[in-house]
Amino acid sequence: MTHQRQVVFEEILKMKSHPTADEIYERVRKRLPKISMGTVYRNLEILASSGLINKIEPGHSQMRFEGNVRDHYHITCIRCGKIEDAEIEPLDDTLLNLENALGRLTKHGIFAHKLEFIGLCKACRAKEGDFIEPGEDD
Amino acid sequence: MTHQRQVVFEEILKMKSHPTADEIYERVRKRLPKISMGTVYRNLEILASSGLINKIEPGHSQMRFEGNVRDHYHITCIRCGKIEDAEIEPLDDTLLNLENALGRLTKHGIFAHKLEFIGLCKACRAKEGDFIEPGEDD
DNA sequence: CTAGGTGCAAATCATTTGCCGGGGC
DNA sequence: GCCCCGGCAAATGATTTGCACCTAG
Repeated sequence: MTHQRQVVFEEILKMKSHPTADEIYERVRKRLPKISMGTVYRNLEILASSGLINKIEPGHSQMRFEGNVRDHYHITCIRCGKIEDAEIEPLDDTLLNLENALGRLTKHGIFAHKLEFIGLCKACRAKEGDFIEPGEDD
Repeated sequence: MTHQRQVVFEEILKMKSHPTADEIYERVRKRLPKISMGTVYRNLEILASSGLINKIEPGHSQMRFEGNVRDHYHITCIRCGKIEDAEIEPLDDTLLNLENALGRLTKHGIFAHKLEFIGLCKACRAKEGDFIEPGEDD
């Protein structure tokens, strides 16, 4: 754990949100003005693969990271791309049961799932009168 | 619906799998040797937004497309990236109940979810004796 | 004629990598 | 000295876009 890596790690923990690599870069740069994007990416990769942080790959757009490595789901805002945590418990049991019932778990080597909720964050909801949610047409 | 668009559409329907843009491009090029990647992308975008095909954005790597627009889930192979359909029904009810029970559905504008199973496809399982699944350590 | 669609090539954007120099052991 | 790491800049790879042309209505 080098100094740079430590700072990257600390900043992610401090942010509590789900920042993109360049948001992290900006933060870190305030403490280490000479750090480069390459270093940030390298360290994010290392931190993620050692399990200290979590790398989130939302459909499309860039990766995001978080300090919360507990197993949980996310809510992604279609509008601004912000990610929030969804406070529901992991569905492993529900899904395992479903998969087992279908006899598929043994056929496929399934050992994980990713569940992502799609919606609008509070800020974007507030701004929106004009937004038509898909499938909301009454 | 131009000729090129029609061909792109037809090839996707024929493929039944979950091809990437360049797999589609290769196929289409056999019928329209002069077509360009740009055109393929443009038409994939148009077909997807008109609902004729489905654009899949698996975490990381490139986008994939499918002709099956019915609501369903996918199983992504970590090894080769191939996508298969998961034959379980959409969990809307389960998830709506969970979200409602938590009183969150009203706070967040959630109107969709994406569930992706992570595993190994049959081909990759066959090749693997050496692969250690995360969390499989008995 | 007009608009949209195409082919081509160049641009974009996030991410990765090569290279070299430096610090710790 | 050896190695890992960081800074920098250039490379990569998927996707997008600008532009000029063309073709159908």
